[in-house]
Amino acid sequence: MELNKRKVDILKAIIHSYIDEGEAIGSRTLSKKYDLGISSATIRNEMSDLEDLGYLIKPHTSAGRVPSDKAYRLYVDNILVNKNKSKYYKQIKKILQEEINEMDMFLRNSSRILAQLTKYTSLIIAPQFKKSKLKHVQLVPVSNSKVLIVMIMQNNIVKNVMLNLRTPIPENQLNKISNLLNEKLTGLRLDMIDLSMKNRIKEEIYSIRNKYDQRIDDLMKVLISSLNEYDKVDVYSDGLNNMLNFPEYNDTEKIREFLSFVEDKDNIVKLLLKNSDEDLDITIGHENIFDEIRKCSLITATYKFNGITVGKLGVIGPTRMDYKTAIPIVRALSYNINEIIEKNFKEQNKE
Amino acid sequence: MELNKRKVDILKAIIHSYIDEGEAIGSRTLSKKYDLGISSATIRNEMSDLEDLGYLIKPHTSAGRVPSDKAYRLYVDNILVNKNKSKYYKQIKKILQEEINEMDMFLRNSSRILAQLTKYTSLIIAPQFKKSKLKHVQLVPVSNSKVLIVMIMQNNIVKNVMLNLRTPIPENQLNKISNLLNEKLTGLRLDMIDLSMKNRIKEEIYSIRNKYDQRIDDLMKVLISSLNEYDKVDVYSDGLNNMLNFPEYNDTEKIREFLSFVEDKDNIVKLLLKNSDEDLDITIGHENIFDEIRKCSLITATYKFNGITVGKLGVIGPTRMDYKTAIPIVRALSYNINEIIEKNFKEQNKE
DNA sequence: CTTAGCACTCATTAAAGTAGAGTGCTAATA
DNA sequence: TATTAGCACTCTACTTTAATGAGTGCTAAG
Repeated sequence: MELNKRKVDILKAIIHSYIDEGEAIGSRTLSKKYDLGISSATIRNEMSDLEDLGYLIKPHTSAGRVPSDKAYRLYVDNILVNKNKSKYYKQIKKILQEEINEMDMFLRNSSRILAQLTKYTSLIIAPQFKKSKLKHVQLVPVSNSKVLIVMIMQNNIVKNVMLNLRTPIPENQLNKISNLLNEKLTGLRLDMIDLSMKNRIKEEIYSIRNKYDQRIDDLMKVLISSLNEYDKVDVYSDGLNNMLNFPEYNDTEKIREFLSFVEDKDNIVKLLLKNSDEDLDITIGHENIFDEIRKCSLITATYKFNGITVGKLGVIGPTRMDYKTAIPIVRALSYNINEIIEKNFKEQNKE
Repeated sequence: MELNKRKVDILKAIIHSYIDEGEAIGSRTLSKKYDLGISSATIRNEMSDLEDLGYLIKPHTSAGRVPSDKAYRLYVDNILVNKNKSKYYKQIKKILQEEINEMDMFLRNSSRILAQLTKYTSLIIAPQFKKSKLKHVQLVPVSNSKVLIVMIMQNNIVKNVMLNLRTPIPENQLNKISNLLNEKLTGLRLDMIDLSMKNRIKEEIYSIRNKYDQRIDDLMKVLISSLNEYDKVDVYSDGLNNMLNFPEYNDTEKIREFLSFVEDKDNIVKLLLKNSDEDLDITIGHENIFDEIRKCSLITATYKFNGITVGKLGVIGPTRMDYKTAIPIVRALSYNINEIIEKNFKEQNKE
């Protein structure tokens, strides 16, 4: 059986209706609501075909029909073609345009805006530290037994690691070690420091070690291991309560399922990172890897720094989400974040 | 009318029953459930009195009675006397005992534990930067136009501020300025640097300024203003979905109200900070300053560093919350946080 | 191929009836 | 005098029943 234009038109009408109303629609109502130029009986026949083809689902015998995930997939793939900057691009740019110095605040705002514009739940993952190169390391004395390692990445994101030392290190030695570390580590990505690389650095350090006090032994061990440790990923989310607007969530049990899923940041990290690294990606219903959100769709986009994907953002909502507006909004925000990160956090080499 | 022992006993039974069941209870059921040694008719008379006194409320004519906020207040004030360390103290200590280097992770864990133990929604405010004294300042070069100010507080909490400079500063000058700043600012609390103090420092800096390049003018201006800026307060929350277990929240509208309130971190900050600075404080129902949680109770505790309150934690739940177990848990966690902060983040002077 | 007509289905809503828990009053009891 | 048993009455929550309406699939005519 072919999916001719008429079938596609009917399917589209059903999808639009269902996105709007959230309720199954039947042939008669459809013929009255949309001017399709054919009678309800004809629509009835076509809908029957569409059901056989797997694009429509009957919730029960006499309740009209509802689009399947397959239908959404068809629909989404159709409207995804437009990669232009939408009107949302400028709108978001305007809202975000304040001076942005602090990543945390910036992403928090972005997350809020995304939730407000889409009316869904927004998710953002902060730039992944590992993916950016190290620009500068500085050791700052804190106390006898503590040294703060300040690492500045090429995108000017700062990471602090507090070191507990068994034996104190004099301040003048700290500076020397800082210089040494800078020399050895600058320009490396943290995920590049493993096995061979790690050993090479270790050896080089050890070969210079006897110039210095034994105490740097301590230091190097902790430093390298802390560089290698799995990065804590910061997650931002907003608009949880937006989900409550949808009739599919007026059941406490459903809300609990969604809420406890999204409240666990680990889930969000897995969700966003396991998703493909396409510029824009949409996961519909059953395509999701987590059972808890098999009734949800996820629109994600990436943002980059120096051409490398360093973070992700997206919205999650019911499968009948308004893809037509949500997709451009996610895309527009990703463009904006890209630009702002390039502009505000970009490398301005001193050399 | 007196509130004799029998009335108190009956009231207590009603409160316990309502905390357990969440449903209004009448004289007959009460007499069967609790062994009060008097007939339902007598209980009926006493309950009538308790209603006149404002301790009980009738949801409707024949539905039994429910404790009023006034009743909870009486009840809570009665059980608050025990300030001992409960069994929860050791339990929490055991869970938290891993090495704690990073404040963020530590508080996130604490928040999770608090929600899990109490079965309510937990709220924690990170240590307020302003309340701690400055221990060390370090300027780290980032690029031509950017300098990172790393401030280490006496509790070893680190704060970073990125500075945008109009004109670059050579690295050797940065070190000199670092030293100067350390000399001038160390030992001051950030909220002590205002007006007179701020001016005094400014003048001192200005008087030394001509020893250095004009560019420190830029630097000082931004530094002082950033020291003075209102602190972004980090908030941790967990167990939102715990609220869904309570029948009072099986109405979507109620959930939305609660959720959108708690999702806004500003609200939580206001809620916790406007609350008194008592070691332990309980706000019941209408006593809350926000309409959205007039049906909730809030148990908060403080945690201190060097005797000064630097943060707060607490749980929020329905007014019929299980005060008897929630209070000791909150208290136990606050004791633990206190100790861990004192131990892990305490001053270990090098001098 | 399209459409009108018709019998049938099923969820949702409204109305009516019932059971259960509670109250308040009165009169008897210790 | 305080306590209790008894009773009429109230009100919610639940169940049952009936009505409504949107939808389907089939058949036969245009």
